[in-house]
Amino acid sequence: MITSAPIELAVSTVIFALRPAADSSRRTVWLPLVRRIREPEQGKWALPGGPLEPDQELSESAAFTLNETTGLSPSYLEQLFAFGNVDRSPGNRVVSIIYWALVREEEAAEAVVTENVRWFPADDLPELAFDHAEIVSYALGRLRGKLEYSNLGHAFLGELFTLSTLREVYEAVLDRRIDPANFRRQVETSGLVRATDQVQTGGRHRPARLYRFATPAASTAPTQE
Amino acid sequence: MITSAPIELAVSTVIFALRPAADSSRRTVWLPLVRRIREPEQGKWALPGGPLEPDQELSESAAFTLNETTGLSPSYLEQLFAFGNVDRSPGNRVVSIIYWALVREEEAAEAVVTENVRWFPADDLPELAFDHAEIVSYALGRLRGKLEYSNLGHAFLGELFTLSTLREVYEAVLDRRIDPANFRRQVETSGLVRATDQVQTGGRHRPARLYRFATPAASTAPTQE
DNA sequence: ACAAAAGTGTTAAATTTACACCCATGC
DNA sequence: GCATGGGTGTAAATTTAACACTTTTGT
Repeated sequence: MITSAPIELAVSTVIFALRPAADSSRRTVWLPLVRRIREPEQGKWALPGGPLEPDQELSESAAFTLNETTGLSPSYLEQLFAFGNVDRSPGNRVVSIIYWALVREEEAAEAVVTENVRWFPADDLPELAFDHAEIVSYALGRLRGKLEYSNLGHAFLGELFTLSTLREVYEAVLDRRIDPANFRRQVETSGLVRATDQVQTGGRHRPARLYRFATPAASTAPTQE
Repeated sequence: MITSAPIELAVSTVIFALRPAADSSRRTVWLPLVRRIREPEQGKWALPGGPLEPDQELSESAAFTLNETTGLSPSYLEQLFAFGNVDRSPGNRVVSIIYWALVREEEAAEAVVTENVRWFPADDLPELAFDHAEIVSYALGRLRGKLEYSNLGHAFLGELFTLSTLREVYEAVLDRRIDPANFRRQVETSGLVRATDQVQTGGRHRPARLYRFATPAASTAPTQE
């Protein structure tokens, strides 16, 4: 048997943010991609990532690439899956450990758009390199699934938020309308959020009470599940 | 910066089977462990596994080790998580991709018990090497979680089975009693199983109708979720 | 006053849970 | 006959879902 090249180990990240849809109606799920500047698959769009350094934690590697790509820190970061099919990349054998992350939109992000980094709506992606389309699809499923039984919404929101805002997050991610009255009751019953004594004025309507999450944040590792 | 040893990539598997409890009352979850015969952690029990070969699929590697350890083929095999903390193994950096598997008990298995391979009840494990205790705990959680929304029970049963047998699988995995009448209705409503026109006689009671799963089996990859 | 979103109330439908009770077989 | 698990019936409790209605602000 011939000694072959060692297996390469890479870490890539699916980064989600909420942004106004193209028709600026309401917010939808977007993600940043980088254009490949070398073979294989040169010119195609791909998930941001890179090789794992020997002294770097897996999640560190994911967070590093994320910051490099978007200038942001993840407000949520979790491992998704290890993709390692022998034929997934022409040439060397590459095993990619994929993370998925959520970031708060705020403002800054816009600046980082360059020739080779661009944000796309999750439901309207270009052709992707390697098996990255499959990966994104899987990550979206995980995002939707996890939203329903965790305080994942936290990652898209600030410290304080109204129940309307929280509902908009759910509607964006799940891509369907939710009854405001029932949503309110479900969230209140769940114990995930706590009402504050503050309200948000400024709309041409009754001020909305502000809430905060009862628990600090969601996790990154299998430890707490 | 000094060039350091390449990161090692290993695949290990948490293998679950149902076996009669020590007091032979009813079935519970068991798993096989191998004793480490070299440093580090020599003498401790660990999950079966080994390094990934360059031309070997991840799931192949897992299935191979599984067969080597138990003489069985997995009836279910799915990737669990990639554990890769820098300090999880003294010495080299090792990233382990962990699979979890279910096997049907049947008979054969007994033979494979050797000095360095032994089955343990999942709720009464010895001290494990590395972070394997955490891994097993996570795998158990996944097994329980997944049982409720998939035809995972298939993996523990043969082609035909009675609803009582299926219920015993659920009771063993979830470790709680389930009302037979309600279980029957839930399973029938779910569409996961289909009644056959055969019954199983032999008990000192009314014969039980035999069922089969409506869908062939559960998956291995993220593709279908 | 009016529009609009915040927030409450009410009811029907669907699902879950508990448990009584009949059925068909082996002994 | 009788014990045993197979299988059906029934009703209360809980959860989900749909939607009418009241409240409070900005203009």
